[in-house]
Amino acid sequence: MKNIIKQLRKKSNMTQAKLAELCKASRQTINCIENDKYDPTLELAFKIARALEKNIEEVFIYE
Amino acid sequence: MKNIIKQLRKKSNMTQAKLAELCKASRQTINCIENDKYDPTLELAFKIARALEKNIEEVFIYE
DNA sequence: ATTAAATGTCAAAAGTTTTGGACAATTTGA
DNA sequence: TCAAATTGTCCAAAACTTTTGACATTTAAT
Repeated sequence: MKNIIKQLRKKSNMTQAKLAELCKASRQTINCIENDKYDPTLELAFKIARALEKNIEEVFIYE
Repeated sequence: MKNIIKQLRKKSNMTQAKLAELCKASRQTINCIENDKYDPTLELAFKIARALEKNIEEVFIYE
């Protein structure tokens, strides 16, 4: 699973900490997901997508 | 988190077992997700959506 | 009414994600 | 160049998802 969180986040001038705050997740979690350490739960994927004003499939790429 | 797996699955004339097989998941997992016992991981959500020929956001409704 | 298929459910174990705290490394900009 | 901000990383514990196997209940069809 790939994602373009980092790109979208920078486009929005947002730090990992800020994105984490918006998602009510920890900064470490955002960092791990951004760096493909593991995949988020569906709920967190929704929160991230919403914070970045995108659909899930615009943020996360499966296959 | 809501989902319309059951409706889509029936529309496709698919049993839980068949959907599970397509997703390479267990029947119980599909059953639990259908009945809102817990939310899937993002990866499984993708597999379910693909098996039902939908986007994730057409299958799962967040808020 | 009987059967088979499909669905619902339980419990225990294994696997995965998320967290907090802490600190190192890198980037940014004054 | 220095300090501050940001990012990367480690650990261990908590929380959550998934699996297997088993059995009960419901549904559908004959």
